[in-house]
Amino acid sequence: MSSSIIHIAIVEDDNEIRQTLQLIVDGSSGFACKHAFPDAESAITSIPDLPVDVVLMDIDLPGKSGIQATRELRRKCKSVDFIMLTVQSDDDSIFESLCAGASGYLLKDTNPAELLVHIKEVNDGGSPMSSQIARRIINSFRIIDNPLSERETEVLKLLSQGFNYKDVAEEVFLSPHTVKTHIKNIYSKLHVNNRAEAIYKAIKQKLI
Amino acid sequence: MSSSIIHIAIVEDDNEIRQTLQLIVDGSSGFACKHAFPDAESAITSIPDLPVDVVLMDIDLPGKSGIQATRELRRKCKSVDFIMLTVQSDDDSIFESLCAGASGYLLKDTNPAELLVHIKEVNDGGSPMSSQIARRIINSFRIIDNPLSERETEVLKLLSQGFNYKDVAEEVFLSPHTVKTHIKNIYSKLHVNNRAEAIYKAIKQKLI
DNA sequence: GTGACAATAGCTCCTTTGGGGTATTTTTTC
DNA sequence: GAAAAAATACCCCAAAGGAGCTATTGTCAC
Repeated sequence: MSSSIIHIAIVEDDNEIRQTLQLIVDGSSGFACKHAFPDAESAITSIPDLPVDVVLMDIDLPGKSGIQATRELRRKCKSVDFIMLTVQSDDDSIFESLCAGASGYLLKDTNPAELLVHIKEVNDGGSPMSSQIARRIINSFRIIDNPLSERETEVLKLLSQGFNYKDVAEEVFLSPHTVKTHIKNIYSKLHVNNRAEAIYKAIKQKLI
Repeated sequence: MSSSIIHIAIVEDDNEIRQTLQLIVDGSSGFACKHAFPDAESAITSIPDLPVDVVLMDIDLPGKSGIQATRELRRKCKSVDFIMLTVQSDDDSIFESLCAGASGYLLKDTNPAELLVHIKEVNDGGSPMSSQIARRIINSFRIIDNPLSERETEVLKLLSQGFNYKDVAEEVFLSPHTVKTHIKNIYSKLHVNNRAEAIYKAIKQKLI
């Protein structure tokens, strides 16, 4: 949809919240909300055929979760944006939602005026979230602590590109023996005993 | 610092912007800004000894970058929050800043009133960012597309834990030959030719 | 019902890897 | 200025890995 009115759909099991939300959104100028669903299943079957720009999705639904619904709907509706609107703010819910394709993540205590602003932001290509939610996401980027030396990190990065001893040695102008020593030290520092696990751990800890 | 006044430091090479920012922040009730630096080096030496709660950091500084300065200062000042305040909004700058330890990422066109709100948010444990910046971060969580079958994914996950052919075979009740075939197919699908690169690519593409 | 893909299993041959050592030099840190 | 950490280099050897093959079975879509 590219008209000036933003078309919203709501998926929320609590009747009162759903109806209140719909009234608020549909009653605001520039917004329309003609469709609201009490469960994931009905939303998944109906939304693909509706002219919807933004879906407000509750996570905790009876039966299929709002996260799963988002995952499935995104496959079919490439141009629809999803805002999770929920009471759950645990890390797992947040990251699963984002991986499922949600564009925004707001808590249910967001006030109506802000909610409308956020819907507009999503429609304009933004990703609104409360700054508390944002902090959790940002923290996931932080490096916990890096036991590797610069040289070791350099070697490990090359290994992750598929280089073998000899290739790495040539790349960094070292003897292959030295490269081997570095790798042994890397394994020892990361408490692993092969390349695969070293790379896995290094990435998970954001060392490379 | 835990007093009711939030103490700010500014690192910004443009004299006019730096002075204007300092005037705005220091002139607002609840905020104090007695320290402003034109480069990374002077900030790095001074800030650890100052009573600072939040640092506004420009990225593009002469000499050492604001990202590097953030990295170094965070090691010394565990309780200080950093907000990147910059014109650069490319993905690399954003992710490097977050990895370096920034808590917020705002563009320089943010208006003064909003800036103060955001400083407050950071100080309260939030992570303010424009919804455009947030979208980029969120997009980094998306799964692009998964060429691997379920079995292959399962095998690759085990490899990433450091399992060898035999271990994997025992774990999933298969012949080691079959495991080897799966691995070869994985390599072929991911266009790699060894374990290290396969795991690297798989993680980067969020396949495992 | 044919073609594509996934899952299974096997073979050979050669290269690479990782574990066990030892040892010197440079750089950093206290 | 001593101690610690990092970077450098080398040895042996058994185990693991990867390339290149073939082949059967089952499932799913068109």
